[in-house]
Amino acid sequence: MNDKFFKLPLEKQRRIINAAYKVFSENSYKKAPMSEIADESGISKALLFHYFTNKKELYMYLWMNAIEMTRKAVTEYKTLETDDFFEMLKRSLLSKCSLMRDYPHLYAFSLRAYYETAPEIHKSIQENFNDVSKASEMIVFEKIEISNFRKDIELKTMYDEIFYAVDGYMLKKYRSNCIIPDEIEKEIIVLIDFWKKVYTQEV
Amino acid sequence: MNDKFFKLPLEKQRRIINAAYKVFSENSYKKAPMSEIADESGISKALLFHYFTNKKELYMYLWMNAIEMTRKAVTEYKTLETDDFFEMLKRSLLSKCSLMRDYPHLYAFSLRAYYETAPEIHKSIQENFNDVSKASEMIVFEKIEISNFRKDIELKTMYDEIFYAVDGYMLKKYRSNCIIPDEIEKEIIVLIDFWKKVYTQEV
DNA sequence: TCCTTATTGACCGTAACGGTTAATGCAAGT
DNA sequence: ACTTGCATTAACCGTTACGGTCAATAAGGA
Repeated sequence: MNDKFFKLPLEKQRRIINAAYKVFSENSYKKAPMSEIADESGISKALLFHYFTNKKELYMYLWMNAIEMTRKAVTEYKTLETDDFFEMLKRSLLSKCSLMRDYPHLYAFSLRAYYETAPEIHKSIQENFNDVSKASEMIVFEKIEISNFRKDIELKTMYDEIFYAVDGYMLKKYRSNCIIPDEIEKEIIVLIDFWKKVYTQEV
Repeated sequence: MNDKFFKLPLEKQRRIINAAYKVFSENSYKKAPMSEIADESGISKALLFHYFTNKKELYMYLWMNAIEMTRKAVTEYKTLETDDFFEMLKRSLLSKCSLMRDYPHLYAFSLRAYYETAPEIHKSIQENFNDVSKASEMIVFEKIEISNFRKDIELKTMYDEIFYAVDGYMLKKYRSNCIIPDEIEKEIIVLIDFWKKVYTQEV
């Protein structure tokens, strides 16, 4: 990894990183070509290899960057500083929307990276991830105030269901190539309001 | 397309088709290699090309087969012969589970094929699909009895949300390489019961 | 002008691709 | 045992794509 990369204008850094996120989110590690990343970011392949010594290094940088940016966004939105489940959910998802404005394909990349099977990558990733994800689920269930929920539903099922839906929703957006943060933000809010009504309001 | 393919033992046909569904569901059309399909199904690449004259033909056969099999399964489960939304949903999803027993990756293939961008493929697919999908959504909303639902929720949002969740659920199963029809069937039923309770029962 | 740095076109060796073909194996019929 | 006919494949072909390198060029500042 060449330090000169960080001395580039920020916008150019973003262009390169986003091209990489895009290509790696659309293909498996093995079938994601460096040349495609270079083309997509408007620089030559040689220059890309000038900044990142090889493919794996670029990939691992993206992975670390994704974790770090996500963590930062979650913190900025004070995601964990509430005991209202739906408020927390909203902050969590809106923080990801804000991230999406700078890095449209980071979310899709993260979703895919965790299941990457290429042996060179696999190990380094999974270790790193289990910490983050498992921990966050536990924190949620420790912190939230559950007395507001309908008494007749299984909270774990609700939790799973909501995250299935979020992933399914994002999947559709990515597949149809429709990453418009403003629109997604609105639709996400509609969904959250819907969930809140359904899961708390006792008609 | 060589007629001899259909004279093969059914199990061998399935092995080939499933290998193809798998490889095409994991990669974009362009990056899905025929050699990988051959290896996965335990036959030589030459033989694969003996049955299917070229890659596109194989892909289009898979697509047509997916549509036909899905239609058949939906019919067998009498999916549309009820006006209860959740019963219809259950039949629809269980029919897909049964399909999954014979063709584990057909679902993932269909999900991806619709958004395939390779120009040779794109056109032939989309035409064919709009009929099926749009029509089915309309049929559902015409047929179902809506008086049982909670009055305070937006049915379209509910409908979308459910299908996001199903896709997200299946995505996770595929990504983690966990296609176990029995298990999926059970979990799907849990989800449907959950939805039914939440969306109809006025606590 | 010169020097330094940013950037690239062209290149390398290798591997993978879609698709073909000539040669095998192999079973049934004589 | 020999032949016929089909199922199956190893080996091959021409082309493209890949990760990665390097010498050459462009750009910018002193």
